Amino acid sequence: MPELPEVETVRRGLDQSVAGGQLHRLTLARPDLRVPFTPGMARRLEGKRLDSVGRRAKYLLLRFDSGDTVILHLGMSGRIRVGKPGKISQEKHDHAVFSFNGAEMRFSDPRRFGLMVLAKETELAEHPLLAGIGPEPFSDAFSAHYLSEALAKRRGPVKTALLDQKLIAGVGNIYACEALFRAGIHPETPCHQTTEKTEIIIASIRAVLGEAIDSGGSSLRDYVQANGEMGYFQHHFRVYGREKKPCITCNKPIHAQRQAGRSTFFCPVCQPCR
DNA sequence: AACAAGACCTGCATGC
DNA sequence: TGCATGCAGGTCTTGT
Repeated sequence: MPELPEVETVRRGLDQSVAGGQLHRLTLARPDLRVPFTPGMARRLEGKRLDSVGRRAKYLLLRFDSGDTVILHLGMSGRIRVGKPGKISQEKHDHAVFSFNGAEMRFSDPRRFGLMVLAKETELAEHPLLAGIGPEPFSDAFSAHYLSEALAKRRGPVKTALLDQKLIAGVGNIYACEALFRAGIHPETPCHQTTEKTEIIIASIRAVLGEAIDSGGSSLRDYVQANGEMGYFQHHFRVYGREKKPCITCNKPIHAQRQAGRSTFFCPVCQPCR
């Protein structure tokens, strides 16, 4: 479900609504997410203040004043809702309820691809979930030089590479398709043939992610912002989910195909091979 | 090392 | 109406 823009939107919502508050209770409805989160871990956090909410790739980082950090991933179907205690509807797949004074935050995830784990702030950088992740797309480290070197080593299709979190953090299926459309690059182009185009690839990724964040993310099935509002970037998709619909640039039909088990959408005219 | 495919789950839309 | 099928924002593991 959520890619970088959705996670970042949720992060901003949480940083405004619950950060700074003291966690007085953490209730676990069912611990069997991808990784178990134990009652002992919950007790360790109770009474602590949530200092800030950060993000790395698609992971939310809930930093507590005790030096503990909850690493939270929304998986495909995860949602976080915040509201006044008792005012948020309970849902079947609510896995964790964070109770603050005056605010309650519920983490639900029907498919349970998401996770919550506890880590020491000082060990975050080396944490197995985070250690191998590539540069954030808006960081200086995500440079034309870096990307050229990385793409030159690969033979596989460029679209699949953009989904690799080791190469770049936070891009998922929707925004990989959208970025390549903006760059005018066919998704099957072998990586090593795109090394001259890294400037436009980077600019396209930043543009689409930035616009999506400004729109509060994309709401398809599950995703809503922490305050319950919908994102609306889905109305700005140029290729994703638009199979057989006219390309907004050339009017020819958008194609769909599978790449590495994921749906890819592109315009064969505006995104020629190479 | 890079890559593809399968596995992990539930819910929903579609078609018979 | 019911049932089977396929698909969905992700990532981890396995095998080539």
